[in-house]
Amino acid sequence: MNPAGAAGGSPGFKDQLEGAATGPSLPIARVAVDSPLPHLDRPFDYAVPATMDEAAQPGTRVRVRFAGRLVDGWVLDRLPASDHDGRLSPLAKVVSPEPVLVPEILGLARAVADRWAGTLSQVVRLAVPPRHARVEAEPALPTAATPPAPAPGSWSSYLGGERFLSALGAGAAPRAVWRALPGPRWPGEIATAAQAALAAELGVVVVVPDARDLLRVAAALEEAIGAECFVSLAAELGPAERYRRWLAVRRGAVRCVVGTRAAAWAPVRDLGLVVCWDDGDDLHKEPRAPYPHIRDVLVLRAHRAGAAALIGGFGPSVEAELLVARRWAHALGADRPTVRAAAPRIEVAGDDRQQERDAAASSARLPTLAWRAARESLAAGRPVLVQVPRTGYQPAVACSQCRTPARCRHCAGPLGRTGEGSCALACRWCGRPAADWSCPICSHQGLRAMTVGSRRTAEELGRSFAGVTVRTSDREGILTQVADGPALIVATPGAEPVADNGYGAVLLLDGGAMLSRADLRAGEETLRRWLAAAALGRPASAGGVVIVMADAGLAPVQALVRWDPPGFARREYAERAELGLPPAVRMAALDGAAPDIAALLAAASPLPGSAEVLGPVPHAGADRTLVRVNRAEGTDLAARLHAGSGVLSARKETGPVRVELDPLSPV
DNA sequence: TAAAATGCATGT
DNA sequence: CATGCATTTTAC
Repeated sequence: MNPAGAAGGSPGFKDQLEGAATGPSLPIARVAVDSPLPHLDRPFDYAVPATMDEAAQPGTRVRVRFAGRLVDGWVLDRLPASDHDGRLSPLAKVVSPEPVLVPEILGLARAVADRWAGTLSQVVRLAVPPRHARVEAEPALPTAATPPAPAPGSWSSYLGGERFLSALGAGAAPRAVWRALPGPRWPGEIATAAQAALAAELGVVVVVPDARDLLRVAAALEEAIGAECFVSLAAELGPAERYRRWLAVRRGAVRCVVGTRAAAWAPVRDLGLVVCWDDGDDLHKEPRAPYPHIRDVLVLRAHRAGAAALIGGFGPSVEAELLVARRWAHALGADRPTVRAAAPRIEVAGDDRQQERDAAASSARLPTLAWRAARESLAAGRPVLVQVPRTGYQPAVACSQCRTPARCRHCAGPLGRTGEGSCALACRWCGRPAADWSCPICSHQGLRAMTVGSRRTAEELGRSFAGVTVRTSDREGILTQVADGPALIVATPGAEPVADNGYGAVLLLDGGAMLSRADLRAGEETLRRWLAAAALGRPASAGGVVIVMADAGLAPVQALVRWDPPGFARREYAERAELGLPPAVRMAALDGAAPDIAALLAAASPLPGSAEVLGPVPHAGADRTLVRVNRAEGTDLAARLHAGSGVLSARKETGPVRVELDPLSPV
């Protein structure tokens, strides 16, 4: 049925002799086998039969006989000789001569595997899409033309913005943590930066968190450089179209890619610029092992390739701020008057704690300030955006007087009430009981579990504006854009539609619920969501106003009011450094059965000198242990854990332990 | 999942 | 202490 396959499957000794006689200069193929077992995460050498000499180039997919069965693999390299002293098996088959694992991506994949304690094959699966044979046989797409250098446009509003663009255009590699001005200009600004790199004959990779942002950037790119000069890579394209576009990039027909997570790995030629938009969005965290964060992948890629980097958002994530602090990148933003002119006016309502705590009460009695702002906007014919937290936040425990989140005295992990109905207060990281807690800020001893937000709250709110159109945008039904005109748009974070002429008012409801999540990143994440919603409001000069319902004394509220996200990120970083929390330290989360975790730690020892083992504590139906090391020893920790899981998987005695470095929320 | 390595009972 | 057979380990 498949004569080629049959011949390739059993080439026999004669073929090998012939191969040696006709003299391929590199008769050995170094192969990575596609196996998730950590102890097989190393190259294996195979003899290249003469018939495959031409096709089995580095980067191609192959099939090899491995431990008796046929498995998939990748040719990493061709060598004149092997250092393996046993007998070599021949390659069974070259699946396709297309060299899909290009050297730059192979090196990046290895580096990512090493940093996140994963295997090469796990990372290659993230990086290289599945083959589609029919698409591969299609004629090549036409090569896109090089666009002319762009005009700076709104980049002139940023201090050093034109300098950044001209450096890109000169083929240099500037690296910036970019604070975008509020408003809808950022997709165009990304397109301009991409155009500058393309004009210098360099490749560009742009990664955005979701499909809606992808549409916005794609529209801006189409306007700037034309549809034929870039491809967009999205999950919902389907395997054939996805592989078609990816191949056009691999073959050099197109040198600019925009997409969600997977686009970070696109094999563009002569990479000159990587862009990560809104790197604080947790959609950038890869959900498949070894769970790398796309911001970090892009940073690593830019660093290795000597490419420029643009890490942007309305505010820097704490991790991005660290890139500035460590001088890897410089801060790129506008001066204060420019920022203030572009942002709406921000006001705080809901300082009344009793009212704010009770979600039902706050919906029934919207603070007068918020109610009036909405009324005025509607009267002026402008839509109003109402942001409400999603339901289902983990209740955290905080001081009932000043609402400082309760933290463990020993490891600074968050406190919680573990077990069903149990009142035992304990640390969610190290498990130590914390019965005698008192607030470090106000010395108060009372604790309360914070309430959760509710979408119903916002729907009730709509009723108090009789006669006004109320539309909702959330996960179930997402709106992309709304026309100008009086309407109430109730949206959950991340689902806010853009208004054609900006919102007259933006109401940020129930900040307390978002801020009191049992999550290290609650403050940072709340500010990020507020900024994203507030950036959709009209500038203050055009009457735009934002009303935030939260305690005015809280740091994220202050940062929003002053529109100073970098200040918040710096302060947040300093605080985490003090407490020994990421990203000031590096952490690994080990999930599984407690004895298996203990076995892994034993097999991984000696751990780096600074390692601290916290736990195990119950977590999501299993046990979780955290390992914390200083940043310098992060790679070492990953290597030890990888080696340890290799030992265990070879022994086959223990159950699986999930290893995740830099977990988003270590709780 | 095929071959090699190891374990182990058995008969001398 | 060879030998044959079963089980475990390795993996090119």
